[in-house]
Amino acid sequence: MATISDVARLAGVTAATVSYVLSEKQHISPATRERVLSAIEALGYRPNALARGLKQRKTFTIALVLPTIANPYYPEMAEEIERIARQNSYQLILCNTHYDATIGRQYLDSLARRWVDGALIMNSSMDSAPVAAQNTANLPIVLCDWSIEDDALQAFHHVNVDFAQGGVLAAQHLLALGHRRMAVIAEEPGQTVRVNGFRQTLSAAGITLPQEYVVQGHSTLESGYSAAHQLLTFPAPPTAIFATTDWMALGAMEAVNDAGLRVPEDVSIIGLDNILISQHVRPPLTTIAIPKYEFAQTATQYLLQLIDGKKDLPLVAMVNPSLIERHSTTFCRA
Amino acid sequence: MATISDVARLAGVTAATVSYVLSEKQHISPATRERVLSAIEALGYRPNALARGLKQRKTFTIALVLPTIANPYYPEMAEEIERIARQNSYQLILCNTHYDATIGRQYLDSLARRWVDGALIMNSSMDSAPVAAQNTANLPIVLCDWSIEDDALQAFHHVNVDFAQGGVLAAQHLLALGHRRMAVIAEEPGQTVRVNGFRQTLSAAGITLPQEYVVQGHSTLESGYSAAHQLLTFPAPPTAIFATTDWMALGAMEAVNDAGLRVPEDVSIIGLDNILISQHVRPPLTTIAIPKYEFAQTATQYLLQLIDGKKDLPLVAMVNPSLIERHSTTFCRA
DNA sequence: AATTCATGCTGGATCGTTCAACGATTACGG
DNA sequence: CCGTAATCGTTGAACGATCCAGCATGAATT
Repeated sequence: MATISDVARLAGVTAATVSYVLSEKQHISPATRERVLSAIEALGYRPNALARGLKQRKTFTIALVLPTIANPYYPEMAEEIERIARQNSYQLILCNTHYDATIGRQYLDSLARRWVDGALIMNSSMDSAPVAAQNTANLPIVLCDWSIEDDALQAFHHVNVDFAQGGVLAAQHLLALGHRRMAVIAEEPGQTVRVNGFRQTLSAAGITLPQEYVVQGHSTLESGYSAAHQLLTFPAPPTAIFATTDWMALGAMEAVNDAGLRVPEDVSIIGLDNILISQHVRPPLTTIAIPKYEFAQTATQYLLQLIDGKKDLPLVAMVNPSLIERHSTTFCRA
Repeated sequence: MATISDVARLAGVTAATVSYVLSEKQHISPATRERVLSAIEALGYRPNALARGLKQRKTFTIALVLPTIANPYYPEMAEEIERIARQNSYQLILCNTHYDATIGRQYLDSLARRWVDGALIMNSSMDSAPVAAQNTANLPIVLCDWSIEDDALQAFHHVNVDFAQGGVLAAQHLLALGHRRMAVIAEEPGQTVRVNGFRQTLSAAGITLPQEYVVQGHSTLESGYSAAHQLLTFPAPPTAIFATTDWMALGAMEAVNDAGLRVPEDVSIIGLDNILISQHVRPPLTTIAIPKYEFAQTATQYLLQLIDGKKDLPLVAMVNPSLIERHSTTFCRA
């Protein structure tokens, strides 16, 4: 691979001149410019991003840290993030932590060594300590959906979905359908905010959500299945279930079917996410949609602005979920 | 961020010594070593990967080029690739080309500038010209599932799923169930190999596959839907449909349902991929499974070996699909 | 003719690291 | 007592770019 000096030699100028031709930071006479450009062409010269990065202290690389891209909640967002990054000539490093804090820590370390320009860190991909440590290293970081209450994280920029509102919408929908005995499948503490929004709306309507009707899931379809399975064994099983992720809701639907019951006639199910597949299952899943593109855009733009040194950004940006009525919920018949 | 010279100064040695302590390429006395290590500790020194990469001509970065991570076929593979990369201390750059050859070209260019150590390029993420051009640039590349017959690509390493065999397995399964009037939904030319395996197996059984029963899809669920919809309007609709991707098969199932028919009683449907969701839809999808983990492992190991300069690797590695019987196919009742 | 000024390019330091070559010191055997 | 070798660390030149400061050159001004 040709270097800048090769080009300079061929064009009969110095490396500095070539650099200026390329960056247009200094005026170069048309004649010289022409010679340089044709030398570049002749040698097939491509500037070395490493050398450039070393000198400019900027790599045009950002990292996306998430628990696992195999969870269908992330790919669409990842794609959008990558698209925006690319349009701003950044490249994306994908980091799956597999919910393992150690891997998360290692990744943040490698990223710092690589001088990535910034990082987008998704909820539950890692714990807060290593993130907080980066604060001093002044690596621009945008935290996505971090509901963790940690003072060390106060200084960071957050982009959140208004999950409390998501819980509210789910509750309002089920209440409007006449449900009174409802259950929740959630992964706590990460999704406690969603549960709270749900619970408070029920309370306001004079309905309490007993603790045993809130069962723990683990972000997998299988965990949604077993949670629902468990709920159905109750003496008074719920007439409606709010699963805090679509993926778990899908598992719940499967459990209801396997129990010989029907969705939505016997049990209404509402999810939260609106992943691609949800509209294609039978029955199509009613869900609270996260505006994924808007979210990805907001987060990425935020990060890019931080990288560009913009200082007066509000610390927290919020994006609003919305109800999507499909066919997995219906009037309470109990 | 502290540099190696800061460490050297604090430890009272030169930068080279620090480098040797870290790389262990030269013997350093325990005493000095100790001083250096504690200086590193004290300053929180982390070697700069850019500077190191520049000097060593090695970045410990590989690229994964695919059409779009939003297609559920890829995330699981991407995760596995990333896992293996990480275990070998490589990082992964994610490149979505959105089926756009121009973006593919641009990506390959940026990757070359960045001195990535190698690239994994998925089928249909780009055309062959820019790849061929990299041949001279001797960037290690592994082509995954490139069925394109292009002499310029002969010199590259390929890792393929034996898709012809996938077509054979699908055909054998449907034949064994007694189906005679079958249809195919495929995205050609990318998936012609699958169709050929299917067709030849039918031929061997004395059954021809009329050209109008092979309808074009486009890797989206929606395209599977409309293809199946079209097939059902035929005077003699097929009793079984082979969709060359699960994603399209799912769309086909939806179309059959919307037409007031039942899967599998009225129409059997078999897919190819075995994406995560397939076992969770109603009915669970019978499919030809691609051994994704094995595939990802093979491809990644291949690439890492190429990067390490291994020369005697076979040019083509093949991975075998297998039939997974679930409930979207059954005996022909026509 | 002397001075100023803009233009256009060069020299060389710099970014943070690696590594071949070298020099200083000590140890040991004959 | 000296030659040889081993040990330990240093020097300085890369790697491939960027960019500040400065030097010619020639035109314009005084």
